[in-house]
Amino acid sequence: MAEKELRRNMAVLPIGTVRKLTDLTDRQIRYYEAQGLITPARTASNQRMYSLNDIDRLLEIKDYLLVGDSIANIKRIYAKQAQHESDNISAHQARQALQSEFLNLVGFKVNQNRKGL
DNA sequence: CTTCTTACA
DNA sequence: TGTAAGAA
Repeated sequence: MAEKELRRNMAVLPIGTVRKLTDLTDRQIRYYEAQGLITPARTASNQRMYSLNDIDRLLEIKDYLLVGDSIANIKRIYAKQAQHESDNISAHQARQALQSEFLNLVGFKVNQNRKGL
């Protein structure tokens, strides 16, 4: 389930492809980046490389703009979204820590004493 | 040929 | 946002 996200985040598309896929101009795509709405990767030759998630975000941005939302507003939306993301990660880490403690308490040895299985 | 940056009659 | 110029 995490491998799929990893692939979605792989930057493999040049701006030309993104332009065709989103119907946005290069100018707009670069402008939104300048505004911090997207952060495409860069190749060794400084070429921007976009991921499938970048495409989705650009399409989303286009919709927000169409409905009349401002760049500043969209920026805040993604800022809070990132906040919730990190909150979820913390919750996940907390759960793992608790499970780890639990296993030790009960006496299980993960990755140890596997011969009996 | 495609993309990058910078600048503006 | 568009577009031109020069470099990469």
